[in-house]
Amino acid sequence: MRRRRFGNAPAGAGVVTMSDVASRAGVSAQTVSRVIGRPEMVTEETRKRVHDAIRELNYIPNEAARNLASNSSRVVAVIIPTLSSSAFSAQVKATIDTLELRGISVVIGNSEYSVLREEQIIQTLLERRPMGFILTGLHHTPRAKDLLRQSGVPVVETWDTDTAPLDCAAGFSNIAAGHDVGSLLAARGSRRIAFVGGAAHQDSRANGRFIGLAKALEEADLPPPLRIELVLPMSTQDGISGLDQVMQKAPMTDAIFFSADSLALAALLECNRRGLRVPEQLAICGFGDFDLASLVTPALTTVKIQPDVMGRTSAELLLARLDGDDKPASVILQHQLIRRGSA
Amino acid sequence: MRRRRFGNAPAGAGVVTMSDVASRAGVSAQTVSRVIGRPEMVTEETRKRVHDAIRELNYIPNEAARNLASNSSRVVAVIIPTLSSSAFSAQVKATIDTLELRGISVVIGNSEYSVLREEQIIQTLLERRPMGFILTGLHHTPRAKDLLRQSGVPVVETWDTDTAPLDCAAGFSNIAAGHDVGSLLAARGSRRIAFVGGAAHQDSRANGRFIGLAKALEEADLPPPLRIELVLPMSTQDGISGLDQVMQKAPMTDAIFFSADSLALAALLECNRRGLRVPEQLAICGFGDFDLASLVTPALTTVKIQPDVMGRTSAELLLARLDGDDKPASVILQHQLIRRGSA
DNA sequence: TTGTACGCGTTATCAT
DNA sequence: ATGATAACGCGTACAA
Repeated sequence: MRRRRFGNAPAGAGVVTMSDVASRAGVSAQTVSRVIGRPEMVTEETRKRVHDAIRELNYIPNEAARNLASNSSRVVAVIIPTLSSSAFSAQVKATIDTLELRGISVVIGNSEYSVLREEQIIQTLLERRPMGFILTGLHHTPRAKDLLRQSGVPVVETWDTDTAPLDCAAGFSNIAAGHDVGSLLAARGSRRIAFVGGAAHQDSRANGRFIGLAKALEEADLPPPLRIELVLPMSTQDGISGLDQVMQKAPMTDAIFFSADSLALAALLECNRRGLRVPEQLAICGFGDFDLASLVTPALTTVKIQPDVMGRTSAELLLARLDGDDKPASVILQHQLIRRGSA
Repeated sequence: MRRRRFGNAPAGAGVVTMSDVASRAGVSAQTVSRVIGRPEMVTEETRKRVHDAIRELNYIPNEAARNLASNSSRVVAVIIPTLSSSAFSAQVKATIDTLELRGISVVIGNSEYSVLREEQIIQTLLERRPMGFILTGLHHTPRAKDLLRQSGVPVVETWDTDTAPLDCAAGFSNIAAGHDVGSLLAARGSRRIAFVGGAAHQDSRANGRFIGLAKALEEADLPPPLRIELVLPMSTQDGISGLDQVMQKAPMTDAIFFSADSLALAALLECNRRGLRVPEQLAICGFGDFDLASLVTPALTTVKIQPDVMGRTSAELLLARLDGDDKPASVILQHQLIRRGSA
């Protein structure tokens, strides 16, 4: 009863197996496997015969069988808060591009800024026995950490290096970045400063930036920043809502640090529209250095963080671990304060 | 020799198998399988015992074994030109969210706007025996089409409905959208119109928009549009370069249709900076209705296309096919011309 | 360099 | 409602 067909697999898929190729080429299945996996172990002559058979039969290896037999999956799991943010999508793209060179594919999970959803996604993705996880941030549920530890999968955390990673991290210091912004605002003469960003319990990275900002203001003997917390996920329009909330609660505010350029750009454009002069009446600083940041008028002062480098580096760190490096050093990427016209 | 460990799988991963759970619960492996896959076939009593055993042993099913035995993968392959475009990432996010509800994960491929790379990615991803493919556009290499046909995998194509789909499509008419823009520009009195967008051989969707534009201008007895083709992938800054090229080749141009809002926004902001009055001296129309389109001054006239709906719909179409609908009807999503201040 | 034997962990089938 | 048995397609280990 060969050629049994179960499941919802399309007819015709996977019909041709390795042993079909083997018979056709007049070799054993094992030789076919070698031609595919370690061609150098096979004579050029037989290699050619096998390749011909593969082509003639349109053979396509079955990754599931490969995974089961080799106990290794060629899949890496990446969990980010959301794909609808240019920073995260740039990061993921770089990760995909880096891992693709090694024949590894990426499965993405969106946590929607919830550590509980993250935990659930980890559990589900663990069924695919991924070679590793790339997570966002350093904060996870205890159960999520347990799951990861027990499974023994390498983990790389991104976007934050302000506390200890589970395993290793490729990120930057949000506190230092926020501190830089605070120092700049203080130095330029702003005195009543506000912070607009994602809620602390949802976005610990934004929280880090706030902490850094607050510290810098304290060091400059300025009053602590007003903080407006936005519920995630947030839209660009929320930048305007943040601006309004600030102006309502503290009309004397003379500078706002937004935790993302999308918000800052929306607010800046709205100020232009309302005739509120930036930076004279209100200084604005963003975070992320989005494409349009340098093009608006006044150009947006912001912090550049290179999410693509983070995506590539996190993938490389994972590959290093898979290649035997038991404890690769975390990589702290440098952020860069880019001063333009808005602050 | 049980507990053999091969491959690069982390120690401890997958150590607990279904039969371990079975012994612990005092049932057969098959019953454990049923508890996981079709709980309703099992007594509440045994179900509880099995669940307890699962929890006590921290059992995590092995998806590869499941795939091999059931001949079905719970994976859908999505190929897009690039993830670094808010439209594509919004689409992919919606696809992931939709399929996740059915326990299906998504593997992403970036074609970098090359049908050859797309072909190569299709071949690689086919090894995972995906339940279906979601592709961008209707143009693929002959070999890519062969691979898909032979594998028998359902295919949904997105972003274009102007020619016949391989299987079914969830998209919109680029020609109609371009035509709407052309009609608007003609009606508002623009006479020397240019088009700036991705090169035709790389981006057949942008090409469709150009064709529609040209047709509308012809119908309005206007001269054919100047066309500036940008090499993909393009950055936001290329909007400025497109603007410059237009002004150099045809200084009398009084309207530009950009194939993406990112380009249009960059150009519009640059016009503001240069003191070129929009729309009086130069009308600008974008495509995509990005977040900031309504916030710039003047607000950007553009075409709205709802990539998230396309992502969800394409996933639903695929699910319909998997649920037995042999030939689900393609879905033509309506684009919407949004007239604002810039044209 | 190539072939043989076996096991990977699960689901499908069929029997009870 | 539950169990026994046989695949699923491939890689590993070892023999030739």
